[in-house]
Amino acid sequence: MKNGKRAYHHGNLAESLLNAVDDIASQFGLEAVTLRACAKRVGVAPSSAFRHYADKRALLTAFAARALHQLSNTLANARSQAQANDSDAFVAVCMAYIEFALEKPAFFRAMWREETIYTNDEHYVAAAKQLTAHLKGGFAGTISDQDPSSLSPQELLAWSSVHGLANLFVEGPVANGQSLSQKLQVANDMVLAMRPLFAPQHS
Amino acid sequence: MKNGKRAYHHGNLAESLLNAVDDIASQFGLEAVTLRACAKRVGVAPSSAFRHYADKRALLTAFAARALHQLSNTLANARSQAQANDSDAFVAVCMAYIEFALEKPAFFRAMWREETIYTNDEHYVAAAKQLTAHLKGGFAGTISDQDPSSLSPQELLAWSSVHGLANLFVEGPVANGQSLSQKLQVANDMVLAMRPLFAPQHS
DNA sequence: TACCAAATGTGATCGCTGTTCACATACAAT
DNA sequence: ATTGTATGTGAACAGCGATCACATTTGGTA
Repeated sequence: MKNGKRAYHHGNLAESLLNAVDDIASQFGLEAVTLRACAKRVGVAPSSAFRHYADKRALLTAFAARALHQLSNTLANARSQAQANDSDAFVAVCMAYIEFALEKPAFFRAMWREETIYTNDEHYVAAAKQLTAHLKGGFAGTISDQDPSSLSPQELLAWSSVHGLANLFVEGPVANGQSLSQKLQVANDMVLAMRPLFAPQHS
Repeated sequence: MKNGKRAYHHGNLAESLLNAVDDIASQFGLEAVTLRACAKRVGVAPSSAFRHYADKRALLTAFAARALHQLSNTLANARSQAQANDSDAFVAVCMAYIEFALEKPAFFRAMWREETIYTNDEHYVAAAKQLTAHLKGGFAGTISDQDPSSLSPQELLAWSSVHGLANLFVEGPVANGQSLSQKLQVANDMVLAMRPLFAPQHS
């Protein structure tokens, strides 16, 4: 793309803008994500963004959907790897959820911002459904599950607790000055504390 | 204040601005909270706000601290009332946490916004410490606790799960279209699911 | 090949935002 | 009464999201 760079038409602006959001959010935080900054980073005029997204919120919605997919994939990989290793897949999925939030806090924040996202956007809804389906199915299939079409209280407890701890880490006062490995230790202890509530995986 | 309204000096602008944040956030959401809107609501020039708060973030920080105190008080009341009624205080405190988030979503959001708050502000830190201390002490003293100076894995599990469910309700896709009472039922089921993990209250 | 319609990018401009600063006014202590 | 300090004002600034008429490129069709 360096030599073949077109003077006028970018070619793939919609996705490039998403990448710009990604970069800026990772480096400077979500509040630093500005339409103008994204456009500048891509090398395009600010107004160009509106050819591909109705407004800033639509761009952030697309970014959130992308982040949700990443999280879904992360969880799926964690399960596969744990099952291949014969280790506790439930714990692995829980930890993967929390690790994702710690490693990509801006993504994690962006995913769950009702007020800066069009929560009815079809792609966003689809991404949220994909994640929910993962968790409905016995926490990614790591625990026994009678009804994969609904969230059982246990499944919801598992989701809520990892989601809540992730939030407390990222936004809140828990383990604030501590290192990543300390936080992971804290998380592991919490997950093990609830482990007895869940039947072993049915594989 | 109508007749005695002073032409120039407001008298208690700092707190009035906090009330304005409160009103606007409750009515129109946190994103609608604007310095200019707050000033207009109080009947004062926009620049006046800067005599009392260094910047917008400082104002939001003060508001967050206030909201944290409200939550602490809500939890304390729930415990007292449950203990007076001889009902399960642990469950009552858990439910009070979630109810607070459902009834005042803008407050709940404002409390935990690392990026729009000065998390090192002394009042904010004090408020967060107060809440944490509540929960460290055996979840407001509703469950047995060996070491009130640290969060045990169980205590953290309880906090994380109610915090996480509150977030999933307020920001996320869980029980989205459902009524308040349905959500409370879902919450209650989740809390009961983890109840067996906790020793009875020591009173 | 020549042409034209649709898609994509631009620059100027708008209203709103947070913030600053010189200035105006009120209060409190002497 | 005077004076110093606290508090409120109005005009200004740059940066933001957004709009719109216009410029350029692309891709299909004749």
